[in-house]
Amino acid sequence: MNKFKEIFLDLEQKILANEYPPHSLLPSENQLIKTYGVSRETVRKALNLLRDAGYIQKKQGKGSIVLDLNRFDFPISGLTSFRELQDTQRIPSETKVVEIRKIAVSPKLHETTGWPVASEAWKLIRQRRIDGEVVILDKDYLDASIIEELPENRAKVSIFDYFENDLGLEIAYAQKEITVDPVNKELRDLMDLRPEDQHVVTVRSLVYLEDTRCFEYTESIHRLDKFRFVDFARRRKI
Amino acid sequence: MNKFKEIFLDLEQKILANEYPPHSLLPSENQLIKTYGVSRETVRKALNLLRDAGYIQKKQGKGSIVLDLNRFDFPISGLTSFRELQDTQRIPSETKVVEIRKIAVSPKLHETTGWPVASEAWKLIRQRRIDGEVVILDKDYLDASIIEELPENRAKVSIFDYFENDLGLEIAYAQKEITVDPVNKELRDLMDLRPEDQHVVTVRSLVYLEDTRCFEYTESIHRLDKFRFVDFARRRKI
DNA sequence: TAGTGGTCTAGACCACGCC
DNA sequence: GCGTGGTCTAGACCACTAC
Repeated sequence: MNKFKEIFLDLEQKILANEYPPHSLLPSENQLIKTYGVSRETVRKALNLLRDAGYIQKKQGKGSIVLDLNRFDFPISGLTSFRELQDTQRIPSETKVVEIRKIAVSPKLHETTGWPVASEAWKLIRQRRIDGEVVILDKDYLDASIIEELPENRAKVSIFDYFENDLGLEIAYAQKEITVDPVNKELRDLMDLRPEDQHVVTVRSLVYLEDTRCFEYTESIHRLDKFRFVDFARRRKI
Repeated sequence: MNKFKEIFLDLEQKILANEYPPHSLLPSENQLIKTYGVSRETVRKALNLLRDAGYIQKKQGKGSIVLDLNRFDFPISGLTSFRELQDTQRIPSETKVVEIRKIAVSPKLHETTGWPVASEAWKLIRQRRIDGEVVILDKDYLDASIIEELPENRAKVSIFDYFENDLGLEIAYAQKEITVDPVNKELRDLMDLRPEDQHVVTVRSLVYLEDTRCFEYTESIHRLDKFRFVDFARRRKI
């Protein structure tokens, strides 16, 4: 474990434990240098991680102010997977694999992912049930030249877990798009929509590895009333 | 201007000009040190900015790979304001100020923003018209102890511009939430909704200054068919 | 083995806030 | 004036990639 990561985790845990409550100041960089016995740049790296994660706001001449953001809000999509969401929010839920098989890449899927037409891909469809109702439908397409095996029992839990821990893949970044789309017959069959539901929220994600290969395309389809996306964003100036 | 910002801007411009096309490598850190005559940490700061902005992916032992992301996609909400969106996407559009006045902070607004009940706030409602139709309605609430004057002709263009350039406020970060909400009579009156529209997309944002004061709460309400949110996200490991 | 990026150090000077 | 964070330097060692 790197030094700056250890310092980050230690400070994060202290913030979450209210040892450094909101609106208070963290110890100064000079104090942290002494506390952890490291150089200033190492302390600053840890503080920048805290800043990027939305824990603190740094102010020249003053110090690092602890922020007061709802840490119970979570993006329901994107790189934070359904399983993480469920673990953190303790929402009783259930996943059913509807379809899991290899397909040949269609021209349309090629358009989106860049994978060669007719090459192999996994198609995975899962129903996400909360309080007994299917309110999320996840459709995943995976590059079969990267993901050779896809055991159903792993798909039932979290495929990200499987990719990172079992296959050793390094997931690096993703592009996401959120739109509202009309309901079609397939969705009515696979989801517990109410008669008045004419639309669903669709979160489309392209997920990339460290070597910039795109290995996954996902459509996560949410019932309108169950959709919520929250985000923390910093002003990018320059 | 800081050295690392200059290097960032120079490399960004070269990437956008296709001097470093997608999938190619940037010059190595050692080469950039010589090119710009700076130390390695300064080069690395510039490269990290490019990474965070989604321009490159760095790989140990290999180099900085230029990514190929659609730079024409924009978050339609949040810290990127409507005016920036419009400038960049060249969508012919028009803004009409419906309401601009000072109000007393209600208990409900206090709940959201933390501003003292009965203190003064600006209420600003604007219609955003695209292709002749009001498809976005922006409701802004501003702390009047921070924003003392709010000229209507500035509100018509971009209030962020006014805050940053005229008032010298430093906008630091924001919390955003996206949900889908039922339509009510007020929205039917103020927006060009179609008869079948039963819902709208609401983007709620709390915007904060460098000193962690919350100075703005915004509800940006979008017609379903005109809403699109895109994002670039890095996997946060640790 | 040579070259790449990742981490870490010890020091310098500057800009800002607060008293 | 003192302490704070912001920028920058010169150098070290390590881990990874490619050949």
